[in-house]
Amino acid sequence: MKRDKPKYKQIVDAAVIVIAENGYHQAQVSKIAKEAGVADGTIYLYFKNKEDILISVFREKMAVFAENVEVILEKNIDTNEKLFRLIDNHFSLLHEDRHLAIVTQLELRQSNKELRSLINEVLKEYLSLLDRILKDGIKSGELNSELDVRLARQMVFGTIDETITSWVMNDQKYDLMKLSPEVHKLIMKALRP
Amino acid sequence: MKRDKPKYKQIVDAAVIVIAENGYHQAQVSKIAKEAGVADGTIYLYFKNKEDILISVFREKMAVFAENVEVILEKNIDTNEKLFRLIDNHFSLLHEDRHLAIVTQLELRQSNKELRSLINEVLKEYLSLLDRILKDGIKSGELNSELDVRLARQMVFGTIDETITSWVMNDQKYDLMKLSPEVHKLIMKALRP
Amino acid sequence: MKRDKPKYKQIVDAAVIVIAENGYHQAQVSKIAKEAGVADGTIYLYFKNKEDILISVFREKMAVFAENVEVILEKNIDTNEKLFRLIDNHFSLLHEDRHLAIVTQLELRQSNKELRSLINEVLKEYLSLLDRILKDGIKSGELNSELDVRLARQMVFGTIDETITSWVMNDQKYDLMKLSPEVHKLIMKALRP
Amino acid sequence: MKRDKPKYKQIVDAAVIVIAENGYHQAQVSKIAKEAGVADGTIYLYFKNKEDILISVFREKMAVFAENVEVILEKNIDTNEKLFRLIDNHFSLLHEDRHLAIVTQLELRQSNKELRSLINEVLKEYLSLLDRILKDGIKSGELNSELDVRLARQMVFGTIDETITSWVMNDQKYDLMKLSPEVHKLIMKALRP
DNA sequence: GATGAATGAGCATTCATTCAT
DNA sequence: TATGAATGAATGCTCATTCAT
Repeated sequence: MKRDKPKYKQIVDAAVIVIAENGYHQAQVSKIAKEAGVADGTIYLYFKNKEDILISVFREKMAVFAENVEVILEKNIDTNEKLFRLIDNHFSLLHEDRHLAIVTQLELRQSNKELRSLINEVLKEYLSLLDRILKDGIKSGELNSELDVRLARQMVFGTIDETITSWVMNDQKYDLMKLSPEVHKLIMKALRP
Repeated sequence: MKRDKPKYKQIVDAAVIVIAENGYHQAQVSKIAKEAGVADGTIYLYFKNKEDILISVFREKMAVFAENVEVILEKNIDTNEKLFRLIDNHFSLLHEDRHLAIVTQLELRQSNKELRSLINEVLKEYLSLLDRILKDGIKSGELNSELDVRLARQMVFGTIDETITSWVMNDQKYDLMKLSPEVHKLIMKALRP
Repeated sequence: MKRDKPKYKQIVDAAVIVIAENGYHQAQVSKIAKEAGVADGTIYLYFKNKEDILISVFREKMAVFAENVEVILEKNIDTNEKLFRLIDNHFSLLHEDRHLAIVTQLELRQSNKELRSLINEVLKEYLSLLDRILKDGIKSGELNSELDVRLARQMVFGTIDETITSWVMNDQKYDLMKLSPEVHKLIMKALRP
Repeated sequence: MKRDKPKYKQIVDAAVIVIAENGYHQAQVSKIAKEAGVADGTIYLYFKNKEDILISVFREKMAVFAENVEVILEKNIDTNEKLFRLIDNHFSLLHEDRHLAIVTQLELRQSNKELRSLINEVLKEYLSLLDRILKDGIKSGELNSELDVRLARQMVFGTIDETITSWVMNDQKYDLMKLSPEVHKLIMKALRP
């Protein structure tokens, strides 16, 4: 509801900043409101409750990941290139928004089972796009025909996720973007026929 | 301190059970005390605070993982076999203790930054053993000489971790042990020269 | 102020419905506004604040009770008949408006001391008419000359009130109107010389 | 639970004072705790929640009313005397505890439907004792055989209640105890054969 | 060593009221 | 007149930790 209004975006963006800077458990609604420049009560004109803010953060931000991958899927390029762009896109989006990287890799994982279950719903859409790339690649012979798709997807996502989490936990000290070709190479080696 | 006394172990084991059955946020100190059969105050004779209980859980349990891998390292077997045994050991220990699997893959990740940072300290010992296997394998020519060890380790651990987390989130419905040969095969394909 | 404008009545009537259907503590200004078909802010063009709405509800509705009793007082009938008509009128008005019965007997009593004190001001007018009937009856010898008027009035009103409250709390299951002759008989027995 | 411990009584007594002096809606848990000389959290060792404190206040205090009436019932005295003692006891207990009088006659009536429904459960016990006196009196011929017991009870209780409420709302200015013989006389006149 | 009663800081949410349009 | 988006004060309850016994 009211997701188009500017205040909706203001609050979502404020939430990312507050969570990144204070941690999940210190991200009080009043802090988010202050960061967004609105009154506490205004939050509740746009969100049902605090959990609704957090799931919205994830939904709004992950939407960009998925949208980009959808564009990649439609491009007339080979599987090798698609996987590179998916990895590069994933790295790039989090590299460009350091706050968001902290939130997705560390803070939002502290949420309770219900919230994480909602987050997983959102994540599934993204993972199913990855599955499509893998299935297409197997079909066309670009990837190993003996691959278990679920397992392959867990390797791709697990590697990406672990790489980014390590980068975040090392205070984003090194250049994440430089890693994408190597990560891609390693992954392709595992998946190739 | 006092880590040998039977009550220390009682409390650690009780913590695993209580966290697995109630979730991280519903694992109150009083519940752990009750499960351990001691008074609330007794907990504080053996642990500095609640965080100390949780990090102890991780330390005590991960010790078994590392001990097993140390044994593997000393065996006169090739890198391929070492990696298989590491993966199989990791899967096996969590397959055999469903409570522990829930705690390490889901619940303990809800803890705050400080606790997770302590957990990572413990994890590092385990990961450095993995690093040793990888380095030895590169040296002996069994693994690809161009490998970035950190990246390779992130792929191995990320894939293992993501696979187990998926299994736990699917309520441990399927047989995790059956996956270790396939996971091993996929990983070896990526690492081989 | 502005008590003649149609919206004033609209809002008062809406308040009775909203309070009866939702209870005193769930009768938010916004609900009353919605029921009345006006904007929240419009309420404040006709009423000083929320309390002013509630006291107005009582004032407007009790006015009918008092008007009817004034007509009864002017009639050329004996005290016995006057008291019967007062009781019967009281029962009848609440019997015919189930929402109003709930509001006066249950919901409005949950208001705070200040509001109830204002409500008592309104009630006093009604009770002074009852006092007049009693005084006239004593003077003419129809009622016991030793009666303490205040006490007699408390008995009459207390009995009426308790009877109606019981009826409302029993979900208005039985026929309230059938009780008025009996209540009248009992009261007259106490008041007669 | 723990109703015998001194702190239970301390808190109940503190609640009566705080509600009487501040009003129902201004009787915060923290105020009650302060008045009782305990920490806020201690309240919750003895009571489930705030509502539980309030219903306990009513239950504990009304118990005395009922106990006294039970003693009266067993005495070898006529119905006339029993009713006098019931009325006198009711007046007396509230006359002696001005705080309690304010709480029962004014403040507790502002509570919500659920609480009042619980209060009514407690009240029913008291009213059933009154019913017993009335039934016995009818049986023995001391009271009018044509009486409807429910109606008679509503008159007795309604008159008592209205008399005390008036006294409280007039700031307990006059001597309530002086009214009991008169109230008794008036009620008996109505009930006698 | 062991107990468990007592402590008290900390926070999401509601809703009467305002005021720019 | 009429609107309705925005405001912000106010509070019950939990639970890690302490300490007298």
